[in-house]
Amino acid sequence: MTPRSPRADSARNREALLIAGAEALRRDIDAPLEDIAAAAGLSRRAVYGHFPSREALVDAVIARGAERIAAAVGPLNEEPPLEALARLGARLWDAVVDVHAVARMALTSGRTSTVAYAMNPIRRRLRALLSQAAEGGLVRTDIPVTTIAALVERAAIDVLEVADASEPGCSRRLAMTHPLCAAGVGAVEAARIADLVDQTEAAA
Amino acid sequence: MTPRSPRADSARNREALLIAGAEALRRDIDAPLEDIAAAAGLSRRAVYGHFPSREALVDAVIARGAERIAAAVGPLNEEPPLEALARLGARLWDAVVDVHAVARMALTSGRTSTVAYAMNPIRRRLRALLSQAAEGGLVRTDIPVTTIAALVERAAIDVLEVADASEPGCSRRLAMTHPLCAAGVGAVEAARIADLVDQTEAAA
DNA sequence: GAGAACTTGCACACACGCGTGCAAGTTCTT
DNA sequence: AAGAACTTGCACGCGTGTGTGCAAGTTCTC
Repeated sequence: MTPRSPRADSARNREALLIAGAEALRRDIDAPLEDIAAAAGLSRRAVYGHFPSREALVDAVIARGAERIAAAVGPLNEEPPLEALARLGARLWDAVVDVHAVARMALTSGRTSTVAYAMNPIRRRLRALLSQAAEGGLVRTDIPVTTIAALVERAAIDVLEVADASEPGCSRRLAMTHPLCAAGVGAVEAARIADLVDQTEAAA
Repeated sequence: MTPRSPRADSARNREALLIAGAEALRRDIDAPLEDIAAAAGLSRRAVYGHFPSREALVDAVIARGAERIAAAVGPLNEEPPLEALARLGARLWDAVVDVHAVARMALTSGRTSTVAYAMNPIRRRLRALLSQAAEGGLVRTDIPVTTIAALVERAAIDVLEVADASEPGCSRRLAMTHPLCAAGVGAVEAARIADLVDQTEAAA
């Protein structure tokens, strides 16, 4: 009565589709299904054996990315806001490959439910960290916290986009320092904080 | 023998197409020709009386934007690099409406000849200002100047994107301060520089 | 007002991308 | 080995957007 579980290679193919999809959609959100399928080593027709529509595939890709983001952020221990902010950047960076598309979509296109839902906790936390930092005068106070938050979000994305171009060595560090700078923290202070976070990161 | 000059209303319509095109393409680079024509108060068919193809229209829109950018930057008097940088941001901001689409295209899509050509002088100047500033230790020196330049470019765009959301009052100021922050200048220092530029701007 | 310039609306051909049906394969599973 | 699961390739129909031709307007210019 119970239907037999799906074949092993089918699961592999589905996986390949999600990976190829993330990669292709990262470059072009309108990438044709044909290309995604080809990148996954499948025919366009076969995709419909795994997803009912192109949109369903895209949603699945996004959902997976969102999932990883949430996991990456995870528990953020109690610490001063700027350190927390830097750590958030570092964590996000570590999940970067899977996250890239999602993060961009979340900001640029007004993507529907999935992304917004998954990103909201991070947004909230970012907002909280920033207003806490603003109270302490640790970040710029000449503009509303809301604006700072928007700029910091984009700064995080910018690091991702720029990363490929420059050598990848300093990218993870940039993921910590640049959002801080975008919030108005001076470069040397940002570097100091990054060092601090790096140390505690190494300890764990 | 000499063909009579084009009709006056035709020129007006062409103009309307360029304006509507800039507006429509700013929102969606793939906006259908039909929409652009309608926004300009014309039929889709009429467009082909002014431009041989959709792409030609897009190119014309971009070319005009690039032109305005170049004009906006214009002569940048001799002054310390950070002041110059802030002024550059302010000038760009003043040309924002026409420039928005072009600036984004220049960075995101690897748009063909036109944009790259028009943007290059600005890029070059930005590069020069930043390396000059880096030598003086005025900006962060822990990453290559090339990377800083890329991040500052994006920071400038980010201000444009975020501007609509927040109140427009502080946007122009953000156009000066945020790129500075992205370069590693602390918020208070950035504000000081912006004030300085504002004063000399008012004097002129 | 006459004629040219411009616009319109319709027609069509073309290209691209999605979603589906079906027959003929290939590959896993038991 | 047998059968189910999965994939393939081809066939469509559908929708959308571009570029073109042409006849019938409308609007400017002289």
